[in-house]
Amino acid sequence: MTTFEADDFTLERTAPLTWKLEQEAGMNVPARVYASETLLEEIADDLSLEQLRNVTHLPGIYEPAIAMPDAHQGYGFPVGGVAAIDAEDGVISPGSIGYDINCGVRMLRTDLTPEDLNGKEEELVDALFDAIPSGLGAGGVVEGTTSTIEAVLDQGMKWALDQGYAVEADLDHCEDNGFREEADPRVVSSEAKDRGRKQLGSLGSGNHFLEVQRVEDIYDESVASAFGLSEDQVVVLIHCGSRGLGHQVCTDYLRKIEQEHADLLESLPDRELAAAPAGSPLAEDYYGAMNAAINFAWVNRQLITYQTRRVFADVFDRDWQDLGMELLYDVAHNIGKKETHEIDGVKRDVYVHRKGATRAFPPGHPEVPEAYRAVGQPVIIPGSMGSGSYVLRGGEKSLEKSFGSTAHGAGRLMSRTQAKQEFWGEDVQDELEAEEQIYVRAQSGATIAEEAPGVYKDVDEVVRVSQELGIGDPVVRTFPILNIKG
DNA sequence: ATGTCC
Repeated sequence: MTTFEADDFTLERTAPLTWKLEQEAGMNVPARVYASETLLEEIADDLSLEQLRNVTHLPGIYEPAIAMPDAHQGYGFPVGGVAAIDAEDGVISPGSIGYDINCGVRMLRTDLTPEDLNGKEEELVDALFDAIPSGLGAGGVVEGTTSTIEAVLDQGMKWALDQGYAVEADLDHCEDNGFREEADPRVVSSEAKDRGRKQLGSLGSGNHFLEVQRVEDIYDESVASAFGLSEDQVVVLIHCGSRGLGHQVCTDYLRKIEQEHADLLESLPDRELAAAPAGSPLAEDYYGAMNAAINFAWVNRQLITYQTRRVFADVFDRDWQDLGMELLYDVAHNIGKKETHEIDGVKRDVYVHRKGATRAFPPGHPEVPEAYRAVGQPVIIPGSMGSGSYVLRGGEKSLEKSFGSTAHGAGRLMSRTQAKQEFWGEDVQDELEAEEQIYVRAQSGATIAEEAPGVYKDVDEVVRVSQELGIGDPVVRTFPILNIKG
């Protein structure tokens, strides 16, 4: 039996790339880490394992609490974590979904090749940077009224379709069709709505970005073809979330839950895991508000898509349909959802908390869009600015091993503070341009330093783990051409 | 992640 010893933890390797943290006093279930030894060492380097162990204390959690190969510490609950908790007898925990509700990624196809961009990279990166608000306090593509925001929260991408910012196919190619019916705008505070009103169509800051990339490697020709991807194709990756609105929803409900369910909080090892009992009024209200924030984030990414299509049409003097700029798929990385999973042979309704984890439904799953159903759900895993990204398809084993989930990115190796001590933004930017011909535009040099390629784990290794476990199989790998960020 | 503190 192979064991892994960290400061306060002993994990046993129970299967390849699978590490078990035994159930001890206070834990309701064992925990599991999916990682290679190298990645596990990196994961053990911050508070991830402690946070993972804490998660097992949540009432109603099913075995196991999971950390993905890209896990790193987060607010209470590791980023790169999955917890399935009984939707009747368990709890819902905002910190286990995250502050940036429906932070996620989408990929747009194009019919362009890198040669078509030759010599136009700087024009394109500047035009995108100009057209898409990024950074803190930059405004949005549209400024709405309160009733605009309420329609967005209520209808998600259906609002974008009605307003002419989206086409039907955009909705078809979005997780949950870009719309959560359980959304309830009435339980979103006016403060949250007011923040969202000015940020509708904005990238934000931190690790959020828009990147134009080329498809570099193909691992599965037939799935790639089903996804409409081929070698040397130019694609666009958009990574952002629900901005201040989602953040405010999380803040509002954490405060309310801490007060209203103080007794439950007392029984938990970390107050950042504050949770509302399933079925309680606060659990219902939070679920309605979280779903509304999820809808907001989809519209946010759609408005950025709308602007991206306009910029490409302008730069290449062809309309976006002619450029083949269809939405490949849009996946959420930070969400909670009531799903039915077969657990120990019994179908259970659970709140699946995915925080820095991607839904990865296998071939044949009814929730995979028809166009992709035979091959599995597209899963988009962004790497760092310098390392490219992956498109995967949901793996055959994802339902059995990870509640239908896989990793979401490279995962940080160090804190933002540490990153700024190790890197200087302008140097990183100059190096990427000189050595890799990657053109980066950012509102702040500090953000580039915080997001330097060296700040991240090895995305290739993360994807290799996902593939070997059978929870998500690589289809193509992309490489950056240009990147805009906050 | 985030009008990086109520």
